[in-house]
Amino acid sequence: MANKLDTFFSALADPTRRAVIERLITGPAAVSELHEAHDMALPSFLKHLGKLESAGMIRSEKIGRVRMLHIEAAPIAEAEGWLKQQRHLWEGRLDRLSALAEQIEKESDDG
Amino acid sequence: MANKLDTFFSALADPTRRAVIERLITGPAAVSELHEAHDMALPSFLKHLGKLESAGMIRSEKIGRVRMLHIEAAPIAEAEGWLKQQRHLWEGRLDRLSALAEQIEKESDDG
DNA sequence: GAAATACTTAGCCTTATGGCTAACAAACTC
DNA sequence: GAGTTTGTTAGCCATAAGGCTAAGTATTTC
Repeated sequence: MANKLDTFFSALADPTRRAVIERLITGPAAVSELHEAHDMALPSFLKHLGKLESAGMIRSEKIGRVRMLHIEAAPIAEAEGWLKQQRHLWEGRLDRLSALAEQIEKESDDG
Repeated sequence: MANKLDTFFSALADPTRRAVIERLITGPAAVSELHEAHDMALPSFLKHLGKLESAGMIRSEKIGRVRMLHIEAAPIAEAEGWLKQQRHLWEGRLDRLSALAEQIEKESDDG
């Protein structure tokens, strides 16, 4: 996947991974602590963490035998930015359409 | 995929599909018109349109032999909403952390 | 230093994804 | 009504995704 947005959105397209993000928003946590909330084998869960990390959404640091995970806010803002831009373009278009509708109405009153 | 957000984010995780959204933001278009911009066979392209439609992000209407596509804004707002919420929780957490840091600093001045 | 803890790696399985070609169907156009 | 345009359907292929078990490694802990 070439694009950053590809990996961001694809990382968010899974409930397990969104749940991890939602948890990490409240503060750092260890792998095993995060894993407790999810009913799947550890290696499967690690794959999800791997995707979040390679999408740049989390960082990890190994301390002794424990790996601590932290969230990285920038990609969230970036993905949100794309959506916001699309929505603004969309709203702008609606505005132009309604302006056009008004103008047509006015012209038909004049004529 | 059970969740709405799953299908929304997964629909956005592909550059072809984001390009279609970006194009449709500017107004409705026919399948063949949209297809022109993408270097792939029509059936492949139709699969992308199918995903956008089943994610509820676009609507389509067949007029004669031409199928017209329109964008549906609600899902974009919904996905953006999730990201915004996460970002706000995150910023709230940073605020609490810096408040805590200030308090600790103040207490160490007092002590 | 043996045992327990906390990952980590390797490898397998099934289903989904994203691409293709070929053939079909419906609606204009001449 | 023959031909062209514009999808649509069916079916194939390769790779990625998301799950598993089993076995291995590195750190504590007792």
